[in-house]
Amino acid sequence: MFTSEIQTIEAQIRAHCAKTNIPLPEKMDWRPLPFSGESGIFTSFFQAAAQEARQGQKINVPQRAQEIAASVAKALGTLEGIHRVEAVKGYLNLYFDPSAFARRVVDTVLQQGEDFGRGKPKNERVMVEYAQPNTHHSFHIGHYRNAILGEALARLVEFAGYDTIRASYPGDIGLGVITVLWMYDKFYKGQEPEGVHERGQWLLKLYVEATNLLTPREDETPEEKAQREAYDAERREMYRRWDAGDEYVRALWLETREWSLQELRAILEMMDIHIDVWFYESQVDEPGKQIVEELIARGIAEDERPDGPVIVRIDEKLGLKKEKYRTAVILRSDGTTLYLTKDLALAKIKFEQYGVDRSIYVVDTRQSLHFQQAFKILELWGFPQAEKCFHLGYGFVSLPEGAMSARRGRVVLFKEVADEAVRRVLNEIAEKNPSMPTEQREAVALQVGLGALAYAMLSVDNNKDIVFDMDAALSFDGHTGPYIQNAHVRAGSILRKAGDLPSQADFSYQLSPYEVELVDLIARFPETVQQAAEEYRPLVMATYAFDLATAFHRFYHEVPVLQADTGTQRSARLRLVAAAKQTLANALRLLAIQAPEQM
RNA sequence: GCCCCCGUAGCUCAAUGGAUAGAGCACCGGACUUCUAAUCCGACGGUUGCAGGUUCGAGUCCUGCCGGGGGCGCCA
Repeated sequence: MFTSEIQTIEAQIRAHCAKTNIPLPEKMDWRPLPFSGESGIFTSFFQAAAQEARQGQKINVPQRAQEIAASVAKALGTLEGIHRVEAVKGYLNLYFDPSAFARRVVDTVLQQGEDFGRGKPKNERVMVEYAQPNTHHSFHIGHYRNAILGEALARLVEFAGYDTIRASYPGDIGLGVITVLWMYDKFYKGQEPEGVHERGQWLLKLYVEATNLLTPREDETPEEKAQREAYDAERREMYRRWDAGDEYVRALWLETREWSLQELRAILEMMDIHIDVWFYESQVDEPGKQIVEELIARGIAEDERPDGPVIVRIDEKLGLKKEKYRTAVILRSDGTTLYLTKDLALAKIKFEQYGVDRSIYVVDTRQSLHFQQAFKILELWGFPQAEKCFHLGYGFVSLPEGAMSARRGRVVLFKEVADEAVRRVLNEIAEKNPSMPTEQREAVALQVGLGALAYAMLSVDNNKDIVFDMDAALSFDGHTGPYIQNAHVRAGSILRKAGDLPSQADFSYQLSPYEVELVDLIARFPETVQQAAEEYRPLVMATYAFDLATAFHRFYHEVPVLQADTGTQRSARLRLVAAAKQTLANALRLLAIQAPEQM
């Protein structure tokens, strides 16, 4: 928040060092003071001292760093807005004047409101692709991690200043889809249940049942084997008819697909996710085939048909000795497309039709080789944007009893968890806040329940696997979403009781360490937005939100606001509470978590 | 065989190469006539898997090893 002042100070330091022949590095590194109860910034002079040592002077680096820090501190003298300057152990510490800093921070937040923390426009278009569940299945907790991670990332990148497009890419075709279609047509036509979620989940049941019918068993009798093979032939025939554009199959496919998409849209709506562009695998099927022809014609791909598939020998094309990208199959020997075929076609659309500069794929880490191959082929194909394609891999979600498996029926559906979350929060409200009007409870329960779930997913770094545990994910105590939401509620409660918010206030009194800490954290919000966006890590924002909530809870407990000793303190603290509430709300919003007024 | 990820407190996880490695949970002890206790305060808890190396400084970077997970020509 002090960039212009820091530049001035840095210029003074450079002038001093130039005069005294101290070799400063190109970039000076300023960071927040690591001491709690103080706000300010520091830098160090170890690099300068080490540089002198490298130039041949015989010196002790830490000792020399301290000498430089001390000389710089002396040369700086007194500075505007800086309360104290000290040199210790090679570090130069600048302490902000707490009152002036508090006023400045609070005024900025209240003036900017929900835009507080928004980065300057970066003039770069980013597409975030996430929410790619298969249709004809149901949305499970693994899909949820993907969706919440992608949405939080999109919000962060957008707020940081990038022109952002949210893309969803449902897998609406493939053998799995056809399997459900076959099952439905043969055994269950017209028997689908009412209700968007019920019908979506019902399709999953068909898939499981069909898989059982179609999977070879060791102890099967000849009759069973014959039956299974007959079923499989029917299924493959159906795929062929789909591929040929058969009217009946296509109509059946569109109808059942819509059931899945309705459920998906309902869930995304619950999560407050609004997709800008919907891509479907089926839509890039044909374009993918054309691309394969082009790659063959240009000598990038090799056609081994009819005895083999169409492949790209990536390592060989790149002249690599060791196997790294290996050989990718881009078209089946029967001429049908693969995942990779479609991703190539989709990338082309993203670049050419949507003008995407940077393309982020939020897909679990098991597919990292697939994306490395896809990006390399795009590069060989001649797309410079390939360099700015980024696979954001994340650890997959499993259950305590092992990996989720739809065919074994071992899945935890998002809707089940969401319903359970609401039930638990309703119980909590009944216990903790019995005066809340009944008609308000359901909405709050959804906000808080989903907040707990979202935070459980986002407070773990991308590359870590998650073993989904219902009790842990829906916990309301400690390092959780509701803890942060509760800080927001408490702030709101004070402000409601206070009535009008003073239009300005002066912090010219002895601030408590709790107030200093709170102001300090609020001030760090904008840089946290940038860091989280640049690193593609919602975790950074999740950790920040928790730290801010902790600072607020402590402040709330230790510092009287409505009962403050003086009118000046009361006004100042009210504005501080309002600033904290705003910042909490902004941080939660970036995590796609609601900030309730009461809970 | 090759590639990727992980290993930090009993458990789940943090920590842009910087000052004393931090939280939550669990366990133990405190704080509600108060701005709502979904909170706060305290105590307990560490050879950062092992061994070298780079650096003024390594949980973080490099090499090797051990342990766990994932991936590797027609699934997505």
